[in-house]
Amino acid sequence: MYWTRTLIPTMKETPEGAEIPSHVLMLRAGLVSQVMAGAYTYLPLGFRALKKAERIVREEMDSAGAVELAMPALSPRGLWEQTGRVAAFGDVLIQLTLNRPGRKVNVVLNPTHEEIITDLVLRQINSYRQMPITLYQMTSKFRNEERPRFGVLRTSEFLMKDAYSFNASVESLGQSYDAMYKAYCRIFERCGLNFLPVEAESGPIGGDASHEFMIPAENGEDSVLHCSGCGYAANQEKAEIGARDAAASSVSLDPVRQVATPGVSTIEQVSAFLKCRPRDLIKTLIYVADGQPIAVLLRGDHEANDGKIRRARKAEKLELAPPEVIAKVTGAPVGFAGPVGMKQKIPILADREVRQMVNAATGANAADTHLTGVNPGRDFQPDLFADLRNAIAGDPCPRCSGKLVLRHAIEVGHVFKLGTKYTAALGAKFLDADEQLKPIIMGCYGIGVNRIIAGLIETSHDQDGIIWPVTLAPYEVLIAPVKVPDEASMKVAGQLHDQLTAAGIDVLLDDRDCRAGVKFKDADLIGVPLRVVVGERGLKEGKLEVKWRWEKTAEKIDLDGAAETLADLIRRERSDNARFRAQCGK
RNA sequence: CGGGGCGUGGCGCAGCCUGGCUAGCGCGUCUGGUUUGGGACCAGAAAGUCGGAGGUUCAAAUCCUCUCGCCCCGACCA
Repeated sequence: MYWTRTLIPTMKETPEGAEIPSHVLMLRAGLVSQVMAGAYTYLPLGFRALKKAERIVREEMDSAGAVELAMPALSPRGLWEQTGRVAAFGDVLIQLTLNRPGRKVNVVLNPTHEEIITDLVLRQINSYRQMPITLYQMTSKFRNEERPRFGVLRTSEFLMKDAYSFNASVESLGQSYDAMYKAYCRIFERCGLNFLPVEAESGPIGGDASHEFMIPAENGEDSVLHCSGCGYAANQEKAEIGARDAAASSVSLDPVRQVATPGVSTIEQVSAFLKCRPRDLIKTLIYVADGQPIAVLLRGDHEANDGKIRRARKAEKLELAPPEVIAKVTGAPVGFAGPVGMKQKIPILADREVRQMVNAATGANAADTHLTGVNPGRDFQPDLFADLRNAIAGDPCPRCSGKLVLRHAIEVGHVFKLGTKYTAALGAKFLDADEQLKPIIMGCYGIGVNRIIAGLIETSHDQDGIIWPVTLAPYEVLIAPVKVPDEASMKVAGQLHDQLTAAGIDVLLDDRDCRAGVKFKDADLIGVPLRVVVGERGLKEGKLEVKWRWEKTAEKIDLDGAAETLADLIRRERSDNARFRAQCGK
């Protein structure tokens, strides 16, 4: 491709509104153009990169035995009502009403395709002999994100590879799951991404039933906890916390005192008022678990983890109690609950760390009043001590003696053992070898293809621009003739372009008649991995100047056989990104 | 939904507080010339509903009201 024949609108200045590196660079390098909040046009360069990622995903899915199909963006709303997901998605689900002659049809723009594929499978699969099978597609998904942001990282429409496995047994599901997990690792490796698989909140199957594939990045929206000692990694929701030794306290216990705290109810207000740290307070949250109110105690600076509380209580449904329930249970308005002297006797669950608190402050179960000098064991006795909070940086690793480190990350993939949630709701059953009718067991596996691109840029760039690995680069080789009006240079550049193209290499020839500096700046900005300079100096000696984007200096290669030399370099790099990984610390 | 910021040729911005000639500047674009290995220089040119609507005023980019849109933080996130 010749530069002047395509559309590569590079920009010197950062467009207003773009803040994170991937967004800034995708705009400046002319990869995308914004249409509205959460919707982007992929310009030729961005489109090519996206296609490269798509191709890698497709190749690895195919070789893992998955079979590609394509489902529509529209589906009938009724399908989503059957699984209860119209309510579950809420405003995120984009609903449309179509006018047909004499009637209206309610449809949704699919945010994912579990319902649609299950509806297909219930009609097409009815025997254990047809399974296992994994079906996948790469199509646009639509979600009305409340707040699209960070360029293409969170948009209302995005390209997702979604795969669904259908299995006759839990063991078979495990095998399908493992195959996808391994395929995902290969995909992200081939993309040159520095990725981290982390344990995620698991569904009905339990165990290690869900993993997210994360790209550690400063600007990532997700938080993961990682132990460098043993490699344990989990997202913040899921992360377990290692048990801490109960350090014997030598502090003498104060008597309980009542303190008037008029209008002071939040942790910040109370700690400021009592001149103590938030961690010296016992936070008392009232939940309703399966219809029964319970109290949950946490150290003031910790955050409750609803999943952990639900599991500790073995509850199906858990939500924070409404104010009227709190008033009834504690005898005080919201903000003054405490474990001592509650009006009603309800189960008390305490985070393990509450056990070690000494002379803590809590609400007094009376308006505008707190207690100080409260000690667990002496003043109240929880029914259960358990890990009930979100892990934070510095918490003990649950697997070894190390400590957890908090890292921000971009989620690019998610594998999940769904079980029978959708097949049961939609009635997708099969006849097993024992002649029993059973619900099909399902797994789902997603990759955000746009996020592969944005995530790569977010973690692979320098001051001058993007640094692509050959495997994702929109063009693998950039030929830059220093002087376009010089016939000899252009002839060499043109021939090289044609030979490389014929050899199956993606080449871009910068035929703009501008100064070399402009070309070099743009070459760095768009990040093409291998740059070939055709200049009068080199041509005199029969040489071309070649430079990898991530190297500081250029090398010279012979003009004779240059196309073969370059094609060979690219082919080798395509197979393993070896040079890219060596230079970019991956 | 709460808080904050912004909207002026294709891009980045100044002007607004304190209303007043023909709305400026840099980049980019076009023409001509001189240049030519890390974002050249000279001369000239085209290109603007000052986001939109209403209002105040002799006069509005500027003041007031409403509205649309974009960005950031928070809440939310199958």
